[in-house]
Amino acid sequence: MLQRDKEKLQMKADVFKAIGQPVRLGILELLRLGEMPVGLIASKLGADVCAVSKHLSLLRKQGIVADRKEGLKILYNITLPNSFDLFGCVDGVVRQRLADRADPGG
Amino acid sequence: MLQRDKEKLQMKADVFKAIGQPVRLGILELLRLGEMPVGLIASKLGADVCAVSKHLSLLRKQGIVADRKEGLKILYNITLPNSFDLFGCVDGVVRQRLADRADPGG
DNA sequence: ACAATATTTGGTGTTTTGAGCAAATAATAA
DNA sequence: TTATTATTTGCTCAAAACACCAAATATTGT
Repeated sequence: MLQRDKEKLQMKADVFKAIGQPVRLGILELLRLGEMPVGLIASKLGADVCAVSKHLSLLRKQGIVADRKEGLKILYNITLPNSFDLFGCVDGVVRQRLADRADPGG
Repeated sequence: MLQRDKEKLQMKADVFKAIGQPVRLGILELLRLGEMPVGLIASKLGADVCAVSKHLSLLRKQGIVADRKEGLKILYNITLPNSFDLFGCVDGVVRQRLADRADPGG
């Protein structure tokens, strides 16, 4: 495998990895409803503000969210294109798993 | 946030997390081409067979791949539905990031 | 049963991750 | 400037993830 391909693979994996953390996925699901500041996200998720802020900075670094200032607040918004496809697909996997768990015999 | 929602969030995050590791993402990209045994995957990726085997077992646990026996070999195949959407979306993010890197002025 | 091949599993050590607290930064109002 | 509100950053520590090597398991052929 070429070095260039490995780098690309790493970059793509980093995007999935960024999404693959419960707090961060929660953030993204909230942001799909509309832009909002850190404090609100934290209270809705029942999570620590500092933690949410750090997670947001990682998501921004991966190009998944962006922010804009408005007075004291910093409003975050999701930039990930086609997030409906992305999340819908994984929702499907989880639904299947839950169904299998309820009825293992198939 | 409800406990039930938290569990679902964790499950969904686990799926993304499973995909978000370079070796595992490499495995999935290969399996999109067709089913193949561990040894072949490992050699194509230039990775350790044991490592690939462990990664496959995690992917299977997450319901992302399945396997079937054929003689000495165990052929793996991807079960993730709409993987085209999923990977296409992240490809888009990475392409954007590479473009931004090449032309930061945008 | 024995050898050969394909794959999985166990143990170990290093690196990375994420939470929690305190301190720092930024913008607004008094 | 000082106080207040909103957010970010630095530090430390425990837990999780991964790679690596060796050993175990399973299947086929002799």
